[in-house]
Amino acid sequence: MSIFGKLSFKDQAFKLREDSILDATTGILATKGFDLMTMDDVANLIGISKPSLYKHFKSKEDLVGTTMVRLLDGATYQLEQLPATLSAKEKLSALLEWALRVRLEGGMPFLPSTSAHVREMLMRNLKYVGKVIKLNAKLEKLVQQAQKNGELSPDLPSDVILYSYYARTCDPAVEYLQRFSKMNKDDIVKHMLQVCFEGLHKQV
Amino acid sequence: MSIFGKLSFKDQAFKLREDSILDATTGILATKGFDLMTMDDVANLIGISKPSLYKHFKSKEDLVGTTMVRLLDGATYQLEQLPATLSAKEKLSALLEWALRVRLEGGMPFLPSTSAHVREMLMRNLKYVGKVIKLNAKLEKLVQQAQKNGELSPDLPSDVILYSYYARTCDPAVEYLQRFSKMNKDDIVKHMLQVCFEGLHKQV
DNA sequence: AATAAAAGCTACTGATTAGTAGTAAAAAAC
DNA sequence: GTTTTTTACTACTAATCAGTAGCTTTTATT
Repeated sequence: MSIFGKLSFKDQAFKLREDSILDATTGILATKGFDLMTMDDVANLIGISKPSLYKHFKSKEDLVGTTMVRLLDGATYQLEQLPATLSAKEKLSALLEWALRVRLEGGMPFLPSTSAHVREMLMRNLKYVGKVIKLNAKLEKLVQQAQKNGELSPDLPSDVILYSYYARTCDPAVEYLQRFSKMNKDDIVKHMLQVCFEGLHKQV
Repeated sequence: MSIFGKLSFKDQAFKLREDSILDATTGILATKGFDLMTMDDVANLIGISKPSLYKHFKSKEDLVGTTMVRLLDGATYQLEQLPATLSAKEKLSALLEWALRVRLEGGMPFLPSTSAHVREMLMRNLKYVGKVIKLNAKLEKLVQQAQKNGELSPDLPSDVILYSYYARTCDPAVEYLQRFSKMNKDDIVKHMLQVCFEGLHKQV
């Protein structure tokens, strides 16, 4: 085996472990949140020591930033994979459904909404900010398009719709339904989508 | 002045300061959240020392618990004060409006949804739990009543409506609109109510 | 005014945790 | 098989923060 091949294999293993670190971080962030997550938590969960963890990420901020970037990449990828035949509103609905399902699998930490401290930290992360802006622009366009073609309310300012849409991806009602109502995942998703687009009122 | 009178005056001052401690705590919780709020933050904000703070509350847990109980009492009071002529849905709407306005004034820390850690802590607080259960029962009744009389969707399980309703009181879209759109408070409230009950879809 | 009591404060303790120094073990190179 | 290099770990440091001991100042009482 050539040196190049071996190096490549080693790099591959390194990358694999990095992914498992990000998986662990995602899970811990989802349950404990940023402030209570310790670097020891992450290291212990995947069975390495803290200094080994610091070989991959230079700080807690770096680790969480990278985790959030990967999450954003996932969302962007999902959006791009959607069939072009879908309408603007259908795309928004499909992406929200994806986000809700990720969360129901215990995967989505919803940090930025939680605390000003975390938001500021992420805003210092240029890679994260860049990707947020890009995704935001795409979603903004979809919202405006859906308003124009009458799928979403033209009476509401588009930022109200956009921010409310974001808020639904981290709606705590999901956890309550999972925890207290023991409703199955499909039903939770179905109802959350209805509440998002149709509201709580009686349908006509 | 009698001893009794003096004691009563002192007690009154004590109660007054306790209120100002709770005010400070509410504000700090709203901005920094539980984990990042320090007892020194609270003490410094109102210009007393930490040991003086501990004269009023025996622990951080106690302080935050009392703060949340006062908040719950406020909500319950609001609900009770509403004119009996209002329908079930109108009452729910009015209470949500009140909660949103409190938040827009920087007053409402939305803890329980934020982190499992904080939720567990509050669940150990019997006074808090008792009041939550009582308020929850009232709101549950209103939801079911509104579904029966056709004001709210009878297709949705009532717990979906109830949890979604709770979620709206701490919807992060409010902060985003305030921060990035610089929309005035009345418009934010108006739009959030519309989104809650009518959803994002075009109205018919 | 002298004394007693209450209130408040400075300066500490102990626990936690991000981040690191320096050593042990394993793998690679020769 | 010996040396070099990489990898990983144990055990530390420095900072933060909840909670407290014990002193000081103010206020009330006689």
